Amino acid sequence: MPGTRVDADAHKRQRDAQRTRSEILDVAAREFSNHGYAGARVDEIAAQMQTTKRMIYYYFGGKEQLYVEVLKRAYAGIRAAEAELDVDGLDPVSAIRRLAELTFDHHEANPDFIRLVSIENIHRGEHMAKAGIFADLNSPIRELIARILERGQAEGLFRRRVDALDVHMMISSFCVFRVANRYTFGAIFGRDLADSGRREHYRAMLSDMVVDYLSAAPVR
Amino acid sequence: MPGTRVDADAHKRQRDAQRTRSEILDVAAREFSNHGYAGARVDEIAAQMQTTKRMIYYYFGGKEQLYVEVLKRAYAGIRAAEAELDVDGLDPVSAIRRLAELTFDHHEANPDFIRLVSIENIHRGEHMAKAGIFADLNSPIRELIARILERGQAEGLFRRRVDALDVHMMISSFCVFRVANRYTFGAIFGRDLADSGRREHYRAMLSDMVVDYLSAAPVR
Amino acid sequence: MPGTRVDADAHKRQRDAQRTRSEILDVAAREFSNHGYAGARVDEIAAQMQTTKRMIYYYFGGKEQLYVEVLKRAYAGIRAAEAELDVDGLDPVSAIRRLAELTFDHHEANPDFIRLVSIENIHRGEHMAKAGIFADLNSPIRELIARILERGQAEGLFRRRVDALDVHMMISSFCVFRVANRYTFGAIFGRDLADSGRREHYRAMLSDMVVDYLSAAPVR
Amino acid sequence: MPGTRVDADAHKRQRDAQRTRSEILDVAAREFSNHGYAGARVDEIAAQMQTTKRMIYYYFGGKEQLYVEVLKRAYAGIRAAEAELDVDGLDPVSAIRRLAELTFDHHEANPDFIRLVSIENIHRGEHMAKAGIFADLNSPIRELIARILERGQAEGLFRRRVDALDVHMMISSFCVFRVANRYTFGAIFGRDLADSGRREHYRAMLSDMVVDYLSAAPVR
DNA sequence: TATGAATGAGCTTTCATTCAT
DNA sequence: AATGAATGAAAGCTCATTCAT
Repeated sequence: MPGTRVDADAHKRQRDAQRTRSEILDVAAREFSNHGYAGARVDEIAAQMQTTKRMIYYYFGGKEQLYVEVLKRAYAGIRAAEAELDVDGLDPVSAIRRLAELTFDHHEANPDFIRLVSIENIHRGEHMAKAGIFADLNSPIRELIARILERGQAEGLFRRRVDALDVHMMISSFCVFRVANRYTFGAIFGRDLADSGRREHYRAMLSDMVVDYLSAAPVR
Repeated sequence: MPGTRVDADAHKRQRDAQRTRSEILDVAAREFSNHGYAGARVDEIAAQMQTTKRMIYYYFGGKEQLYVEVLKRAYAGIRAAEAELDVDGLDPVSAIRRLAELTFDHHEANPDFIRLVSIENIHRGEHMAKAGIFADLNSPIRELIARILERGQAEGLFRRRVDALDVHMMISSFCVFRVANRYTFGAIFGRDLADSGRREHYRAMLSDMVVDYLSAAPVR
Repeated sequence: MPGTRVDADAHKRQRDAQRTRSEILDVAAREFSNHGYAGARVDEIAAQMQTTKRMIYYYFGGKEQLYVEVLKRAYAGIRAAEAELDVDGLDPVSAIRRLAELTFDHHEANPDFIRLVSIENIHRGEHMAKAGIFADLNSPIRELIARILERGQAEGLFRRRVDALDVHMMISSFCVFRVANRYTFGAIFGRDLADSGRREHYRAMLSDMVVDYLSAAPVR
Repeated sequence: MPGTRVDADAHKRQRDAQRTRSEILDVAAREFSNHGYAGARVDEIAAQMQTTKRMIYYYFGGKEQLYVEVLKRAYAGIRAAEAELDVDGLDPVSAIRRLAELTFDHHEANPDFIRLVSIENIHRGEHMAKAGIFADLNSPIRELIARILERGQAEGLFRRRVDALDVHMMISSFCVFRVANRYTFGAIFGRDLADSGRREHYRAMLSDMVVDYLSAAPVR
């Protein structure tokens, strides 16, 4: 049937286009991550593919839109990782540790994402606004942490009353710093924070840090 | 005496040159901090001064050398701040709090420095080598923390055996994240970490966090 | 009968094609008129329609051919307007006035045509040859004017012996300038020649101008 | 004296720059005039000189600013021509003829100017606004015409009461049309309005036209 | 020591057009 | 007959840098 044939072709073409788009995003993520927004070269992204530079404009419209798409996808990645987290069966302390470890592992595995976030902060988040990445005041991760904290407080394990977002910030700052600032830290103190031999040490340290803080009696 | 006259002129000229150099560094620090290395514009730096763009090349040789000098001076600043820290008269817990607060305050007061550090990490620290900012394995801050920890452990206050650099990293990660990542964090969660109304909260939280961690008994 | 069916379909298809063609020409006329030949965008023409850009190439072959067709149709329009003019029942002076007014009104109503003519003149008329718009030495309008002049001269009303084409040029220059040059004239002298409040004034002025010229005794 | 030497050099350099600027304007005027704003190529302008394209941006900032400067200079030219006109010693009729002839001659000699004006009108005068070529409500030419008309009316030569700007428009429309629309007019009617053999004819016709109009008794 | 003028190289982007069915 | 996807070529423009004194 010709109709079916045409449909099949159209479908195949669209899938190819989708894959090309996705490949461009992969390469672009690396390029932006490595050189920053201004330092990234559209030419270079094209050169690292079989497509021409022209296609980048065809698919994305321009350098900025491409960057915004890269950013969007990067955030979608961590959101997906967080969504998979299931701590309902765990006791509060283990749940917190699990959460911290997930964040730690995700950041460990995605240094490009961390770099992109740094870059976006250099630009004061101006592209996130354009990207329509709006505040998600009741984000899943926040809710998740809030539930763990409630349980922990109810069970008398977490004696310090702590805000869920502050816990998230505490975890993130540690994980982000280790990856994002490894170069300057290494240059100054001669210690590579992201060295694989130190991974378990820092992974445990993070959990301890959070649990200790939550568990401690607020003296003042 | 003519000789003296010439000397005076030469001296004055040199002082002017020194001031011009310093002014260029001020403006350049702001420009690099705001737009990243590649995004910074030599033209823009010149436009924000009374000197012409030509002078930047005259004094520094090029964009990269200028950036390196900016970086050098930024690190010299925090080193100076740390050098002023005197905690010998304080008990270990107060000493740690004082250290954490000093770092917190310095980062709060110098967001441009934080941004420069982020930028340098984006570039994998490649310019720090050129800047001659080498690893100082026995850095003053490390020694300082080590002494506090020793005293705290000796007095039985710090039950957890923690490495001095890890404490420094713990403090830095919190302080840096709050300033460096405020834009993306704010965009996603609708909370401005660097809002002045939240400063005291985070300042106290940091100290508590560190003290709790150091004080806790290492369960496992 | 299947044959009839096919014929009907073919007919319908052809009529649709004709309408699509015509729509493209409408949009293209506006686009070329507004931005000039080089400034017109094939993309923009397509965007202002339901058909895709590809159709423009399908129907017309290219940007230049499209422009040529637009030009052709524009000239066909004024030729049609002139063909409708009937001044046989009028006295020579009234006939001339009627002619002047018709030209005035047509130009007033079709600024896009005037603009297209300006554009074509910018390009030194190179597309008119391609459009097959050749000189018609005995054009209807010329003949019409010639007849009016003859009658006027015979009746002693038009004392000046004037060439028909020169009368046409005299009328056209006034009508065209008022519409075509309104922007620069307005910018310099602060008067909008095409303001509706001034229309009657200029309409009368044109007729007076022509009649005065034709009626005057050639002194030298 | 070194000081003098430096000054001389600086002066020479500046004069060279001025000449380069002026040459660019010459070439650009031709390019814009020939191809319109969008059709003009910055590359082409550069290619027609010993300077590189880069210099055009150095001197003028961009294509649009260059175009605006071209336009400014073109208008300065006709303003200068008008300023030289001296009709105080002439009787009103001769004065009007002289004025008409001056306009005629200037347009005849500067077809590029006419073309630029056409182009600017295609763009609805948007660049004149940016250029700050504002309305000169009491322009010298308007005043000049007004004075001639007053004298002519006082002497009973000009029986028709006509507005000075309308006279200017009447003259301009004729002169402009002859030059600007010669190509389309020629293509349609087979007569080259700007043919040198017809120059005197049209030059006289214009004057007659204007004088006849001013002299005629307004019947209605 | 100090500097205004100039510039090569390369950047992002646009545009009319054709490919492939 | 009809069309969505793709693209080569070139456009305007920018940037760090050097020339020439």
